[in-house]
Formats: sequence, structure tokens, C-alpha cells
Amino acid sequence: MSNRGPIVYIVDDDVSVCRSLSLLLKSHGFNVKGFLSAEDFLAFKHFKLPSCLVLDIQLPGINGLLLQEIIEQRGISMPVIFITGHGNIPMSVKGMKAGAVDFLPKPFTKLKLLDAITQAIAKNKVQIKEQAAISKIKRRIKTLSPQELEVFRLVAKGLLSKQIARKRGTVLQTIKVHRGRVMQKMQAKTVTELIRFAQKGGITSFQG
Amino acid sequence: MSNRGPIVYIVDDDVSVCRSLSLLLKSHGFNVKGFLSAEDFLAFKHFKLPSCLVLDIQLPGINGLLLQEIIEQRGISMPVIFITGHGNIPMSVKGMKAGAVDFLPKPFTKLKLLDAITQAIAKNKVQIKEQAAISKIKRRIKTLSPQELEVFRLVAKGLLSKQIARKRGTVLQTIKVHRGRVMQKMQAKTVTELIRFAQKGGITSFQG
DNA sequence: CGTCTAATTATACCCAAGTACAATTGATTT
DNA sequence: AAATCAATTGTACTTGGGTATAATTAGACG
Repeated sequence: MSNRGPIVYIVDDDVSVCRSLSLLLKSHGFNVKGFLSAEDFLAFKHFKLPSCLVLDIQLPGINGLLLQEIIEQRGISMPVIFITGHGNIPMSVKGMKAGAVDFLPKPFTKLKLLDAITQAIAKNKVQIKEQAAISKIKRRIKTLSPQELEVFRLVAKGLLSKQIARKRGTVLQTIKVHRGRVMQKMQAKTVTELIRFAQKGGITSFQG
Repeated sequence: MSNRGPIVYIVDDDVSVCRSLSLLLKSHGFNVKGFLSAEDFLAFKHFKLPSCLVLDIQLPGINGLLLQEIIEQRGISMPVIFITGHGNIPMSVKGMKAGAVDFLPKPFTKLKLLDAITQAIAKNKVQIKEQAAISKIKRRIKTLSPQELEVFRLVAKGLLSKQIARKRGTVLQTIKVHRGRVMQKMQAKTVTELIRFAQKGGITSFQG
């Protein structure tokens, strides 16, 4: 099994669809792994990135829309492309609202599927990048003590050390020490950088 | 004609649909203005906010999807709810991809429409707020001289005045003056604020 | 109770940001 | 050529951010 390049996961209960799609995609240079049910997919643990999911709406047990929700809940960032033999508009709307990249009623052309997959993989790549940056910052935030975190919040909010000290009922020097440690732990060389980290890391910083 | 509260625009070539929707929505407290064609809608100039657009897909001349594109191009932020008598999945997918709030095949229940409109109006309110904040900042950015803008960029990028001076082949004091004017014109009291303005105003500040 | 550790505070210092004022330069206008 | 105006630069100062060191306080623990 190759380990390089993007991988396309397929979930379709129709074995022949699964196989033919798999062949098509492999012939276009994608790695492919197929599942015959949502449950099988969820039991799988060794997801590779970047990836996307080609997902049949009609499935026994957990259906496609539900699987999409579950994936979302679990924080797996994997763009979804729905395919369906007997779909309708409300289904497609629901899927698209939930963030699907595309929704293809069968029969669809190879071109449409490949376009959608290309787009989905591209989307996943930026997701991965963004995710990596965010989680790096969040990891750093986790190393902050509660007080350091609070000072970080107030700095991000735009307060001066002086004001923070007053607000916290303490003294300038203490805040300076905290700030210093925040800079260290966040690995920020300048305030500018720190503010950006706050934004990425979801530090409450602004009202308006 | 009332002037308070959200307004719902309707574009549907079927007079009876236009009228009945209008009555329904008025009875729920919305202001309403109907049009029988996309062209009529585009000719109208006195849009009020907050608003949303209930839009029939099938229209003579400019159709619904096309109108949605035109609206987007013109930078009018008006959430769209599609309604259609003879829609299909690709249409709905296209509409949703383009950012529609919902896509309702006729016949739809009053509840579904009202839900969609409520959501659309809520969305428009946050759009308006965000838009106002951004354009205020952009207006300030426009008052910057080219050099000031460049300095602003480099500050947002995280460079120190010293480094900016070297990069621009000039001297620390000059940069300080520029920076000072940037702070003034952007009405930022602290660097923190300035960075946030840069972000909102779309100042290129970061790679990664 | 004494000891150890961590957080806080004081003192002192350095650097960057920002302001005020004056001197200089450069280009344009008259 | 003279006058003028804006941008640049120099000098000097104030303030905030940040670090280092040491003294003090507060718990935690044996």
C-alpha cells in the first residue's frame, strides 16, 4: 500500500460502485480506501492526510448525513463529497449546509467527481495547515498558569500592564513578570506576534 | 411604508406567489418589497437594512442563480433564500455553494420559510456589523500616505522600527514619525489595537 | 517547628515606542 | 532667485515593555 500523496476514502454499500470508483481514482494517482458502511469507516483508525471522503447518502444503519455530523463532531477535518442514487433537494441542502464540498446525483461524469475531489483535497490541505498552526499555539497556551492566561487575555484585550495590575489588585512588577513568562511560553518575540497568537488561539480579546 | 425592522425582498415572476408571500411575511411583522423580475430588482436603488432576499430560481431573463452572482459581485450583502417550483439537485448545490441560506422546493411550509428568513436576517445583521467595522478601518487606511501604509504593513508584519528603517534605507527617526502618524490616522491608542486594525483592514501581515 | 519551594514584590537597568522641537533638505511656486 | 511647504533628520525627553537580581511572603511538607 502506497503511503505518498492524498488519499480518498469511499463509503458506499454497493460493492461494485466502491470498486469501480476505486479503480477510477487509483488510475488518476490517488490512494484509495473503500468501506461498505459508515460503521466500518468509523471503526477504522489509521486515517492519513491529506484526504477527503466520497460518501453515499443512502446507507444501511448510519446514513451519509449522519456520518458527516459524526465526523464533524469528532473534529476530523475531512471534506465530504456526497454521491447518491436517490437523493432529493432537501438532502442536498442539508449536506451542503453542513459543509460538504459537493453533492453529486448518480450518474455523474468522471470529470465532475475528479473536479470535486481535487477541490476537496486542496481544501483539506489548507485545513491541515491552519489546524497545525492553531494546535501548536493551543499547546503553548496549555502550559500557561491560570494567572498567566488571565494576563494574556487582558494584554490581548489591549490593556497596559499598569491597568492590568490595577484590575487584578496587584502591582506593576508582578504583571511584568507574568507578561514576560507569557512571552517566553508562547514563544513570541514581539507583542505583535503575541496578539496574533491570541487571535489564532481563540483568546477572547475583543468586543465588536 | 414602515421604516422600522428588517425588510424581506421577494423576486418571483408569479404575481400570486409574490402577493401571498408578501401577506404572510407582513403578518409576521416583516417589511416586504416584491419584484416580478431580477431586472426590476436590480433597477431598485433604495435597499434598506437589515434584509434578505427570497428568490425564485426560474425567472425570465436573468434567472435566480445569476442574480445571486450579480448581487455578490456588487458587494451587496444580502442573504439569499431560494424557492423553486421545478428545481433539481445541481441547482440547489450551485445555490448553496454560492452561499445561499436555504433552498426551498415548492410547496414549502410557512414554518420552513419563516425559519429560513429569521436565520437570514440574523446573518445579515452580523454581516452589517462586521462590514461597518471593516469599512471604518478601510476609510482610515485610505488616509495614509503610501509610505505610511508601507510602514504600517511592516509594523503589522512584526518588524521593529529599527528593522523597518534599515529595510527602507532610511533612519530610525523617520520611521518613528511615520509610525506616529499611522497611529494617529488609524486612531489606535496602542500597538495591540493597531495590529487588530491591520487584521480587519486586510493589511498583509503574515505568512504561515 | 523548621525547611523548602514558588509566587510576589522591590530595585535597578535596558531597549523600543512615541512625542516635541528644531534644523535641514527638496521640490514647487511665484 | 526668493519664498514656501512638506518630508526627513537630529536631539532630547517621557513612557511602557522586558530582564536580572535579590528580598519577602506564602504555602506545602516532613
